[in-house]
Amino acid sequence: MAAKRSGVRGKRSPRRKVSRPSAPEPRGEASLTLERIVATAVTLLDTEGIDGLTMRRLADRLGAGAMSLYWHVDNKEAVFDLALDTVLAYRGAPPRTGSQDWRGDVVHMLEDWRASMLRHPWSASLLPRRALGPSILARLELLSKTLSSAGVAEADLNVAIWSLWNYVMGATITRASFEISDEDRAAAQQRLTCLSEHYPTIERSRLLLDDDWDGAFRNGLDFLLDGLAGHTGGAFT
Amino acid sequence: MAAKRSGVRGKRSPRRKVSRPSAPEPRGEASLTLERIVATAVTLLDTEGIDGLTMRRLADRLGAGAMSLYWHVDNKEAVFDLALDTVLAYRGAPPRTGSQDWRGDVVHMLEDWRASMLRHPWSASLLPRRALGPSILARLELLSKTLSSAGVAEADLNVAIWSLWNYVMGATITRASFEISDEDRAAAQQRLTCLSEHYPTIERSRLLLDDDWDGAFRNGLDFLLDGLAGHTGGAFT
DNA sequence: AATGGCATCGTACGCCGTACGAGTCAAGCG
DNA sequence: CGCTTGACTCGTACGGCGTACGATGCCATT
Repeated sequence: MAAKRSGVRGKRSPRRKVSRPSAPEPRGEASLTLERIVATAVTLLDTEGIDGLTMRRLADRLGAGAMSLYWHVDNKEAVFDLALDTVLAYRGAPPRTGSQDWRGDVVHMLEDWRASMLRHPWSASLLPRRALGPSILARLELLSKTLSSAGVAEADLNVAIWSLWNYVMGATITRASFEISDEDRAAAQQRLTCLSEHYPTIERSRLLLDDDWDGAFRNGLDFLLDGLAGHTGGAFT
Repeated sequence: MAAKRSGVRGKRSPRRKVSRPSAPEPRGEASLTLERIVATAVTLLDTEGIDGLTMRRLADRLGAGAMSLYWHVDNKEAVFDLALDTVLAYRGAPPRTGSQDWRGDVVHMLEDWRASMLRHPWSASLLPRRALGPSILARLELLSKTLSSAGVAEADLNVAIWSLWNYVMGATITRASFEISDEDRAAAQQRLTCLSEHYPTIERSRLLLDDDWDGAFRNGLDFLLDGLAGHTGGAFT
């Protein structure tokens, strides 16, 4: 009923790849590893897009038979989960605990989050269907720790976290969807101006044509932080 | 190269279903229509989820052969596009143009948007991979018209729209992903408390366990609007 | 030399999207 | 009236997918 967690193998027995005591990797081709599988899956997703990831293709790139993957992984879903979690892991240093620049820390963490996802646009389309993985939880934990030690009251913490979270997610997914869809700027513009009679305000504001996405992201984030600061009584100033 | 727009048929010739002048629908079973196809696709998605929609299954429910669908529709992608756009259409009345309650209007529009999507959680997982359809554009147009006549300066309009948009999208997608993933609250709680040693702050704040999603959405939205009001010099008060 | 578990893989099954072309039927026209 | 034409339906088939199943190789231990 409930989905199996982690999915790195549970079907029959053997927890995982026991380290062979002697003669570690003498093979001509490197042997199949969960790490290799996930890494290859990520580059395959990067280059071929989300539909380009196939168990057979993935195995080919690894120089293995398709069914060999299933020793290390429960099913294709698990490959997606692992690739997503890998890509979403936070690799930076956590903000210094004594930092006075809470707001800068938060902005940095959220911009890093967005950048990590935009480096792999397929992650945006994978995210909506999955439960929270460890990388996401770790980032949420970091965020809430930072906010908490910035003086946000316990009662406001959840709303603050969810607000920031939602904003980042929405901005990133929207941005990534432009990255993914294969129509180029010219086609989009043509389509827009063709239909601009129906959408005059959008057309006039050039909403979809300007492309300072990073700046817009930062500006909106600042507004949200301003609003939060106003309510929580002056943290983040 | 560029994806075909609309996808309701373009392969060979005939624009669409010409209305037969006489003897309109004498068949025992109703004949195949784009409207019927899309409506059935939506209920199929609602009941079976995103993987439950299959051209063969869809045709079955319509009492037709699988290949008959392709007369009305370019391919499966087009079915998804049409179902999504149907579900995302705004059916309410536009806010009265003379309204003094801009902020209330905006909140109402965005809550309606969120509700429309949550009624069909699959829409959240479909959205990240598609370009902007007419329903989305119409909602963006409505939003920007409202903001514009609320006195938001032209220069701030885009950032305001994107901020609100991103927030709503993120909140909705996040919420829908909880709806979609098949693990129930008990499993989630168990998983969380099992790992709570790694995520103490999250655990303490009960971030994922409280479930006043609607209230949290509204609160965060208010913060964002506060921040926007502060910058745009007092609209939305 | 025999055993037993880890790891790999070939084959096969059922399902998918859809290309192709044949079939049906009514309207239009000589 | 017979014929053509075009709108619409669908049966068959093809290549590709995820993966269940069981055979096989390999190595450490006994």
